[in-house]
Amino acid sequence: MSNDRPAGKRRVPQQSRSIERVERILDAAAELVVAQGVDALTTRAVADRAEVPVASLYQYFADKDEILLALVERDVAEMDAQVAADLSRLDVLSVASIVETTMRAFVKVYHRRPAFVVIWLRGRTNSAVNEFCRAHNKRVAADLFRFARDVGLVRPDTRPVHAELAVEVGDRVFQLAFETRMRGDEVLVAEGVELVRSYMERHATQAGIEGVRA
Amino acid sequence: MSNDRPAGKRRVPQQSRSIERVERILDAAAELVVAQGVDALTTRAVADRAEVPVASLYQYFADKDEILLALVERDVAEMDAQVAADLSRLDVLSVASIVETTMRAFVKVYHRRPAFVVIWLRGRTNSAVNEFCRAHNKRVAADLFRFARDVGLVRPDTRPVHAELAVEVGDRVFQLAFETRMRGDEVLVAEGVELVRSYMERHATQAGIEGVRA
Amino acid sequence: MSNDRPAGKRRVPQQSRSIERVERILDAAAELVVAQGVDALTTRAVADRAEVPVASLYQYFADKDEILLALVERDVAEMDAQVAADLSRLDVLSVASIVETTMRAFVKVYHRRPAFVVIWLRGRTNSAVNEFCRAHNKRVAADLFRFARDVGLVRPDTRPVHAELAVEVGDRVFQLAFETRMRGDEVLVAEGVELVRSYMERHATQAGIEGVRA
Amino acid sequence: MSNDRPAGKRRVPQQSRSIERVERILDAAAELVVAQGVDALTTRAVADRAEVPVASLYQYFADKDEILLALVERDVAEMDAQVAADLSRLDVLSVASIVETTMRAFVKVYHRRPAFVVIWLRGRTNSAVNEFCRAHNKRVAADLFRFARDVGLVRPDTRPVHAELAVEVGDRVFQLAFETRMRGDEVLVAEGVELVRSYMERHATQAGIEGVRA
DNA sequence: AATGAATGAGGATTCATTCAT
DNA sequence: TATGAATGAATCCTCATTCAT
Repeated sequence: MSNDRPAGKRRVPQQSRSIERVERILDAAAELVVAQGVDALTTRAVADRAEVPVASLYQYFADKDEILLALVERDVAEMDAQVAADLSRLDVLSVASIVETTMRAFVKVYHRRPAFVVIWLRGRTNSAVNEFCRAHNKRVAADLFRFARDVGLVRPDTRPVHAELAVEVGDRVFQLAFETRMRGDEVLVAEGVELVRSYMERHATQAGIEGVRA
Repeated sequence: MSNDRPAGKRRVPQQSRSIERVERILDAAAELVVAQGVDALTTRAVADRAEVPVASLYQYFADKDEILLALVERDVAEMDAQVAADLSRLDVLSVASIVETTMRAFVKVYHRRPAFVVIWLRGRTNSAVNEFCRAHNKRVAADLFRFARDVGLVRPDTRPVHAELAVEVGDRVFQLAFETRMRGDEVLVAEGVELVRSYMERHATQAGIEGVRA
Repeated sequence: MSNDRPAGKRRVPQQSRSIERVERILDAAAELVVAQGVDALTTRAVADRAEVPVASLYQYFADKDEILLALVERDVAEMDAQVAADLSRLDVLSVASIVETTMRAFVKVYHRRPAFVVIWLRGRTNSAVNEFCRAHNKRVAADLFRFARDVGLVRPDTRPVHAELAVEVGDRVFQLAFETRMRGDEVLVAEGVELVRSYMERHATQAGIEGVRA
Repeated sequence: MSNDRPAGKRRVPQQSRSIERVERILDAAAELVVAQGVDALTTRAVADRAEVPVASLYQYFADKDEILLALVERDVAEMDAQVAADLSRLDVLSVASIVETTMRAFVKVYHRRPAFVVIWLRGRTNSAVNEFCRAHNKRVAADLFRFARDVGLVRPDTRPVHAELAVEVGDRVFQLAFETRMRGDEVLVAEGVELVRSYMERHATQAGIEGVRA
């Protein structure tokens, strides 16, 4: 999967980061976000929880938003890995199996990373986070689209925008399913998978419907 | 369409409100929200723009959240009216025509009420607003569901939850389409209408597909 | 008992007061003070509880402090009446019987008038109230002193200031006894009676110690 | 004299305090309190007078009440020192000498620390201050009681509560004596010493009355 | 006499960020 | 590199009181 990152105002060089401390800060932030919501993520709260002086946060992050962003980046990387792994294990490739596998992979990570649920599915306040996740969605859509087209699952007139809509709608379904329940509403997720599948199958080839051996 | 409103902690009697001033405050709030986002809606900013002392805001609204809520209530009422009006003008009733008419009615109001776009589609911060709009979505779904079932457009085993998912997904599509563009992304809207239609048609009767005279 | 009142900034003529409403306001204020302390006595709280417009308070009282003062005046009048009644029923007059009877009369009223306990014994914030009660203490001391001297219970060299100290100390004992318990600490009260009695008996004549028929 | 302090919600570490600034803030608060009363102690007023930004107050104190409390702690420590010093200089130990020495030591500190007079003797509004001073009174009573009993000045059946009442009554006498005059009413103080002495002598042994060599 | 409406003045507290060391 | 200390700028909200009607 591709790995460009959106240009940021970053001031702090990557390599200068003391890995342990950064991890501790991110973990603290994640816990806070899960426990009290994105708004509770004040610099002091993070610093206190990570047992780090507030001023030290600025050694590793340009500003508060960057902490959130770093958190999301970490989780998004895991999401990509999960999707790649699960897709690689598929025996039969079809629009349905790809849609379902991908969406289920997302759900796995949402379960493992509750902070991601809170930041991304609930509080879309932070614009850096928004841009990053939006870009990620686009990348996922592009990757899946290329993959499906190369294998011949979708018709030649299918456009990237169709995949993008599918991914975004899937995303919104998750947003909905996780809005109140931290574990997600399984009925909604299942129905959402159906919805996205039936939308994408409108663009499928015969092979895309019936499936091909991987 | 039904019209109950959720009970609030309101301390300020409705009838005590001096209409002109309240309108001026709401307009000021709407302008601010459009110009600078939901977070810019500070009591001082609103008061300054409305040329009213800050303390006077509290004559009309119990707290800041109520201003946002009042704004949304105003727009939601307009949305209900638009949907009702447009549906009543339909010659042919079908799942497709109802879905499209309703979604297009929403878009009309989003165009007329940019503040609503910002508050509802973008910044879902305020919990009072969230509950109100969530309840409204439920109401819309229930109304449409009852309507479609009474006319015989959907099969008997269709459940309210299916209508709710359709409405919510439609809502998320709008969120997507209006995320960056104030006028909405027409391609996305059109595709979204298709998506919701095809989802609902899975529950449609023959009549629901072919349409019946109103 | 004498009945002068300290000069106030009063603007509202006594006779203009609509008795019922004033009583309702005072009752509301008393309830509030007992329930939530002197600080909770905001004009709005009183008005709401009395079901009277806030502005109307100013028909009857020059300002907020006057409400508190009026409350205290009402209770002090009752206190004077109680003391007078109880003293008049004494068969044997002595320093001890007068001290005990007077202090017990105070306690009776404190029990009947919890608002008085809160305002006077606890929150001595309000200066008008302070002056009034201080003046009242002086008056009580003067009355008792004159009474005891006329009956020959105290020696000729006893000075008014001695009675005043006795009354004030008694007052402080009550303050202490009622500080945490709304009903007062009976042990403290009893010990306080002893304390004041033994102090005053240092100024007593033989008759004052042994007692005389009333 | 014992010296534990009641646990607080303190968020601000003691050692982090820049001594000079804290002192300047406390001095400013003391001046304000003396000049305008406890109610004038607003954060802004203190900050202005100390020539410190309002936000900086919160570097040293968790909230406004803590400023008052810190002020009182400072003065109470001085009071303990004064009492200890003066008692240690006594040649003859008796109930009378202990009572008088202790009360006179209090008066000395009240003279040196007018802010303490205002905060503690006048405006007993702040509950943290109240609890602290109440606890201090108890501690003083306990210390004196133990001391007097160890030396054999009071009878074996004397209870701690008797010492507590004595201290509290003494406290109230001071309250009275300093209510209007910043320097205290000397006649009242003298009479109050007599009053407390005669109360405590009711519990004294022969030695307690006559005195013993220190 | 009564009151709905209006408001000036002020209240405590929080926060992200900077900077001297 | 690390950080204790400092702070400007805001934030929401309350309240006693007035005044036109």
